[in-house]
Amino acid sequence: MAEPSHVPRAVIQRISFYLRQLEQLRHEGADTTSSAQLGEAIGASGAQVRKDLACFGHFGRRGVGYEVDRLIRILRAILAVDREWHVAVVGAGNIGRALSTHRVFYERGFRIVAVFDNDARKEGSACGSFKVRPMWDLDRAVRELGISVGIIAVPPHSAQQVADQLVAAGVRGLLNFAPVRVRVPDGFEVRSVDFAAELQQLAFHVAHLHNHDGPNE
Amino acid sequence: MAEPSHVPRAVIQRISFYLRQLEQLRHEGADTTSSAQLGEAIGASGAQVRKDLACFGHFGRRGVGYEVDRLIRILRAILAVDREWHVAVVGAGNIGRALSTHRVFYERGFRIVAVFDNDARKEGSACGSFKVRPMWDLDRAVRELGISVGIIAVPPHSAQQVADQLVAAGVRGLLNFAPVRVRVPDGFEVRSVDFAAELQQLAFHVAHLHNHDGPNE
DNA sequence: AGTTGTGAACTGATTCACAGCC
DNA sequence: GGCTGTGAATCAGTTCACAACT
Repeated sequence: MAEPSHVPRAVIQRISFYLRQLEQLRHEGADTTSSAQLGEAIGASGAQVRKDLACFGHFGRRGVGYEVDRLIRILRAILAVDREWHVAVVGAGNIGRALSTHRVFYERGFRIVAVFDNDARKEGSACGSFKVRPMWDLDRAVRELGISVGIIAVPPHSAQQVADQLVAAGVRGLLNFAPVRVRVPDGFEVRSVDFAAELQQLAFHVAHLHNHDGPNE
Repeated sequence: MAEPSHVPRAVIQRISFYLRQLEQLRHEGADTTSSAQLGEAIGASGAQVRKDLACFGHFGRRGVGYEVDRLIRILRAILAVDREWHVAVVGAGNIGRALSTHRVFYERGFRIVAVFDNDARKEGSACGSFKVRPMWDLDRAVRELGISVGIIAVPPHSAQQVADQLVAAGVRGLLNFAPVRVRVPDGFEVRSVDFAAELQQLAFHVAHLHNHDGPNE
């Protein structure tokens, strides 16, 4: 697999969408596809698709297009989702619980193998098919279960602390659902999902942009 | 309020983060702040902050900085979160339920006023403080409750259909949690949050990027 | 002295256009 | 004829550097 010397973030995001679309196409029985078709499905141009793929190699046949199965295998390898990732969820509140039982993760190769919470009342209670573990068990669990990704689903004021604990335990990638910026040392990676920020951005666009037919403004 | 003739999406995203940080600063008792401080907190440069704000007007005082309270009011007006938005959640599964009871929305001016599901078994059951409503009640509820934002928390295969129903009912902005691209007509707005895609992108970065101290690669 | 506001320079990403191959 | 792969051109977004102001 060609080394990703430097690949823009936006490319990786789209690669992930291409993969989703390819799986859909395979489900529909397609053997082959084109950059134009693939782009159309995710809202990008054919040229964009080809440029994105060109970051990693030459996967198509001129005049023909891309073989769906092969491209799926290739993109899975690029995204490193051709293996199982063991994931810990920290925070057994509403979001933590919802994520713990979320099928989509399982289908894409992410196995949630442990749920943690430092609220003693929740400890030992069921969360999906798991018993909630106390935070002091984190280090051992990460080691023994081979956890390399952590999901932060705790209130904002303890998110950074939880991130620090995960990093200390050796978890390399964090997905943060708390509405704060979480910092991690070099060699670790965080991505954040901020529901409220998404809604605020939506509010802006709805309020200001393209007032299609309303009589006002 | 200066009209946002054309404002990049990235600017809006950051404005939303600035607002969050300003509220934190106010909570800590700060009266005034600087572009450098604000930028540092969200991982951007001072120049970036000033350029972003300059899209909308002149809000600072040279040599002094920005008045926290005033800037909060201004940014709230820009993002259009200086009013109450009435929100419907469609899908009373794990995610729908978690979102319906999510405090952060309430704190930021988004009021979830109805939860829908077309599964008859769920109809009438409690979801937070709401009774789940059947989908055929959507039009009336949107009208009577003044709903202008919809959250799609249904399985991927019915997401587009739900989006169409929401649009038909007059809901202008959609926040989609299903892992598919949802299309809406001009004059409507969708944003998508895709957990699995986030994890895939995380996997890529963890697997390929900066291997900080491991002996391999 | 300190900090904003902003044109100019730069960097990076997207689109264009077409040669190369099937 | 059709579609990929890619250099060149365009476009957008970010950083720089400094004048303007308190």
